[in-house]
Amino acid sequence: MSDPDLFVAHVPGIQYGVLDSLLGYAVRRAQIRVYEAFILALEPWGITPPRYSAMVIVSLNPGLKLTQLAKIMGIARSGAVILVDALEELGYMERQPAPEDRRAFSLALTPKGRTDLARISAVVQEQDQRVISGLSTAEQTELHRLLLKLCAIPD
Amino acid sequence: MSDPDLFVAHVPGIQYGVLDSLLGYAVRRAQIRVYEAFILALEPWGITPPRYSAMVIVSLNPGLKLTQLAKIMGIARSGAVILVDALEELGYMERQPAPEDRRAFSLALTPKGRTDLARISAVVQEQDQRVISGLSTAEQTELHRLLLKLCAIPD
DNA sequence: TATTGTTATACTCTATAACTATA
DNA sequence: TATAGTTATAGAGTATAACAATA
Repeated sequence: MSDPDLFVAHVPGIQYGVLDSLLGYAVRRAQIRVYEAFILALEPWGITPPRYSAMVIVSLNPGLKLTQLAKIMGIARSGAVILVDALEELGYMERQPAPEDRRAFSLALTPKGRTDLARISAVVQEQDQRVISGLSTAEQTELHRLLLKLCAIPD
Repeated sequence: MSDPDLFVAHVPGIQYGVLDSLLGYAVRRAQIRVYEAFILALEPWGITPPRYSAMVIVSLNPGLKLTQLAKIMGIARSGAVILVDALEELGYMERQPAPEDRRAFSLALTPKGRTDLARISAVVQEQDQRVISGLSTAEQTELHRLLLKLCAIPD
């Protein structure tokens, strides 16, 4: 009966030292925090964050090939195969023959995928809002801006 | 406040839809971004982010038991066993018999662990600084503050 | 030759559950 | 009975490398 509890940022009486000064550690903790409710809420659909991302991207960019999806998501092609396999098994996505290239498949959501994605997105947005509801609107906007700017800094 | 012309880690010509409005998605991307260089820099030591966190926490709170470490890190006890096994195999940490409880172990860094942790922390802080160097000092402070505030919001 | 999708394999991180030895 | 550590097992998520079919 191990119980991983919910992640707590700081256990009282414990020294965290340099971890407290690292922005990377704060980002990581925030990510865990934001994902917790998110993952729980999506469990009934068999959906995880990467699967959700793939569904959104394919829904808005129908006809994508697996290699393109992998590139967009920043993962290996073999990872895209596994992702699409899972979504296909859930009945949310399908491989359609690509007319212009017999090696490739065009990805598309199934009708069930389109219907459920709308409801899943509603839940996701609701959870996202709930988690950040302790920040003022200005703070939410500023946090989003700074996170995007962080990602935009070149190597 | 928001900067619509800010570069986003997007593949040109691809629609991201709702993902762009989710703070959780921005946090996730930022976390991946911050961890990239971090993971690469630590590879020579056999150290990963969770292993690094465990080393820092044990170094500052010597005598912790595995169950306490698991609780502090927000993972299951079985995960703490694997973590400590790996650090013990690397020669960085050791289980010492707990005088007051023959079931338990007191965790401590080895001399090598203490020496290497100082150098590892230097690299980690350097990478952390490098990644956020595109933000002004005020922006870095504000981002850190908002991330901590996000984690502090009760469920 | 190069590319597309696939498979095989491996590693990290995480989980739950059952076990042991103590408490 | 409860707790500390362990082991067994599983499942995501990721990677690299090799392969067949096609370009």
